[in-house]
Amino acid sequence: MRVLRKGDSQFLKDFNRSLVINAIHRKGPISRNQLASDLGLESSTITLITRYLMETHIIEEVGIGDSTGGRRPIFLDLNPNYGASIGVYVESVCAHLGLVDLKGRLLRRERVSFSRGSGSEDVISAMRKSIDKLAKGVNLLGIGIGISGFTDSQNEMLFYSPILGWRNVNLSRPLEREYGVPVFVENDINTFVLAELWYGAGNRFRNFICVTIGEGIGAGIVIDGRLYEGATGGAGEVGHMCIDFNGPRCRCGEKGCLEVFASNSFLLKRAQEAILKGQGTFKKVTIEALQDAANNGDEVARGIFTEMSKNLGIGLKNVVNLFNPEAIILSGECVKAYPFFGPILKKEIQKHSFPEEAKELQVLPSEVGENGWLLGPATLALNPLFELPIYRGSPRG
Amino acid sequence: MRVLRKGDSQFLKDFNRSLVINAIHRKGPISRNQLASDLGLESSTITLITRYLMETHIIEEVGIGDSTGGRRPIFLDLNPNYGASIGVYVESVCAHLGLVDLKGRLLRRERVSFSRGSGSEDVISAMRKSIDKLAKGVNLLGIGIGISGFTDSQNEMLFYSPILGWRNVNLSRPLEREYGVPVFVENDINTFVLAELWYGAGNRFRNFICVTIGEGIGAGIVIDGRLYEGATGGAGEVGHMCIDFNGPRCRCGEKGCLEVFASNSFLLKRAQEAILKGQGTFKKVTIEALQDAANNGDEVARGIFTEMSKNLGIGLKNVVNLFNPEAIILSGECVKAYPFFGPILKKEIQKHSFPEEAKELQVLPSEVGENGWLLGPATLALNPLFELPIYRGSPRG
DNA sequence: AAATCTTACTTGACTTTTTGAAAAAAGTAT
DNA sequence: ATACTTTTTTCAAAAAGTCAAGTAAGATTT
Repeated sequence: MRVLRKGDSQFLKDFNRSLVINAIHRKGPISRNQLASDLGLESSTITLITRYLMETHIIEEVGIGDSTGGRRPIFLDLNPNYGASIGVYVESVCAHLGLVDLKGRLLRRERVSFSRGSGSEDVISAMRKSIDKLAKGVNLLGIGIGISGFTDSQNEMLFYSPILGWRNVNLSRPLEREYGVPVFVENDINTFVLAELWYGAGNRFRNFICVTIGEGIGAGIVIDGRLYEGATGGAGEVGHMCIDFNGPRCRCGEKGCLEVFASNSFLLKRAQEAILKGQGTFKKVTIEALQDAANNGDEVARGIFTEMSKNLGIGLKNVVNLFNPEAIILSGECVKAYPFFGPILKKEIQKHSFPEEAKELQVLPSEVGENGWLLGPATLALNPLFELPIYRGSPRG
Repeated sequence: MRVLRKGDSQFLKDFNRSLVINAIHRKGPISRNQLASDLGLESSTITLITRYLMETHIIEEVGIGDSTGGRRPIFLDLNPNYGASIGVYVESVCAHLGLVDLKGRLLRRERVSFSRGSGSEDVISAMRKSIDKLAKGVNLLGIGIGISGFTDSQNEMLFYSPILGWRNVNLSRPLEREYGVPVFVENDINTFVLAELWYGAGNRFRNFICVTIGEGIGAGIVIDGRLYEGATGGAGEVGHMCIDFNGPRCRCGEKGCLEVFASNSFLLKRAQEAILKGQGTFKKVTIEALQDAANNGDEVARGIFTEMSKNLGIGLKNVVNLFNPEAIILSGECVKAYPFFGPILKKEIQKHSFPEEAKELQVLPSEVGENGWLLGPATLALNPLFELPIYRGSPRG
């Protein structure tokens, strides 16, 4: 349970430093004077704080701006060489790893394979070489792991991962011991949302939902500019929302789950049916073939996307009614067909929801794209640097 | 948009005062020494802060505790006579008003009627006398209004209220002018949740959903100990969640909304059918008659509640999958039959949800009961006293 | 009953942090 | 060259919390 800190001079210092770091993070490059007027702090205070941050090399002077009639401003920005974190995205038979710097740039990437059914130790062993390679020559600040499943609120334990079959695994501790940096574990969809929050839509929206369409459907929730994980890290499980309690059975055993009506599996099933009937211009049963066809005007492919949009519209109407978000952001492979089905989906959601909820709602494709699966976990490890230090103790001992 | 304050000495003072007030609010009566050790502040600091709070009469010394081997502690608590707020609950043809003190006690109540179709000015006029009566002799701190509909994030405007037919009404300004205190407007379900958060389940849960079953179904959402209102104040609209997209049409025009399958209307419809068929021991088509019968073992009445529980279970499974709350709290007239249908509902929710989400989930009846409809709006007006002062500007000019 | 220990609370010199005014630095405009 | 602007830095002052010592008021021991 998070407990508030007491307010002493240390707190004051930490709080203002955090204000400055976050302002530079969001608005940098930025001058000291601009920081002072944005934050309401005196310029003398900004001098002291930025001096400290420059001594620790978190920020650096990056150039000189144009004069507006007086001394030219010195721009400050985060120092990307201060350090970097490694983001890991674990899938069923492979893991992707990426080195991400303070400015959110994906510097290098690695990929390791492992056999289906591997235990967590095997997977960690398999990743060692890649981590060493990525971490070489950089100040490693932390490691973040995105993985399908349920995690604890400390981002330490993985309670259960269906695709890997792991239960109650502490992925964090062994890596923390080995590399001496904090290691965080989080549901993969949630890490993706973090990427979107930091490097995508986050600048414009403080409350949004990010829906990822893949084999199934998942959603991540941002409330008040923070990732909402739920009591046991399971928030956003939108795929098995029931939209037809007499409907067809889902692989989960329940009836009428949303992902029966809207997912890659749904698209592929419909594509298969169409090909068997000799309809459509697409030949292969792949998402790519289907969306190429739709984007090229194939009416059959478009019909399939339209059907999915209608189904998804019902599910997302439920989400909109519950969360009343500012925006819904869509990600997943099939989002390449977004130019075609996006407007249909938006219309469907608005048709079914209350005008008060949906009037201002924006429906957008993901802005970070596939990189989000690596940026997200890496961001997780950078998060503590930017969090408002109003709670007791560091994020993790 | 809320912007963080700068950290100066004023901030430090406000922050620590807030810590102390909140600690006293939650744990009072409490000694200075206990406050110091709970908050981590020095006892000398507590002396200074509590001295100030006593001078302003927000807190008072309320007694002396037992010695544990030394000087006996002096207990401090909120001073209920410091002030009180008025909570207003507006229904379709009447409004209930209640005076609530700092300790959450409902001191006096009033009720005013108005004719169906009245405008907001008429209703405000009708309430004047009651407000004067309630406010007489007390330091009025504010007024809070709970009303079915959509409100803005400043709690000032009512965008739309279906039951009253009002659109874009500023309920707050005329009362603020007249009484010189801040006036807040909020969706009635949300105010009820506030009451539950402050005086009910709030002590035990930081993330919960409060579901109110009436004519329809509504829900209020608490995340991280704060009411979540959504982008346009419409979060928690669970009543028109679609659980059967081919199902019967709802009064809203959509198909298969949850409230078609679980609401007072549903119960009454089923009761009516049973009476026509000559089934059941209940004679009247009222919720009360039905729940009395169920509590007395009438199998027909129990069957109706069981059917509703199964339907509600599907809807709440969707909610649990999305929010992963620690608890679901049920309120509404029919909750008197909770001892009978509560366990059934809980089992249904758990049957349909992921074990990781539902394992620890608690399902409970409301702890504040009907008083919540007055306590909640009043709480809204007291809220600013207790909010952490980390944002710029006071809650409202 | 007196002396000693404990716990609760208060006081005042001290530390830390931000402030605000003044100065320095580095420009532009006339 | 001179005056004016804008950005950044310097340093004494102000404000809040801390720390150590002291007071208050009771329990326990001798």
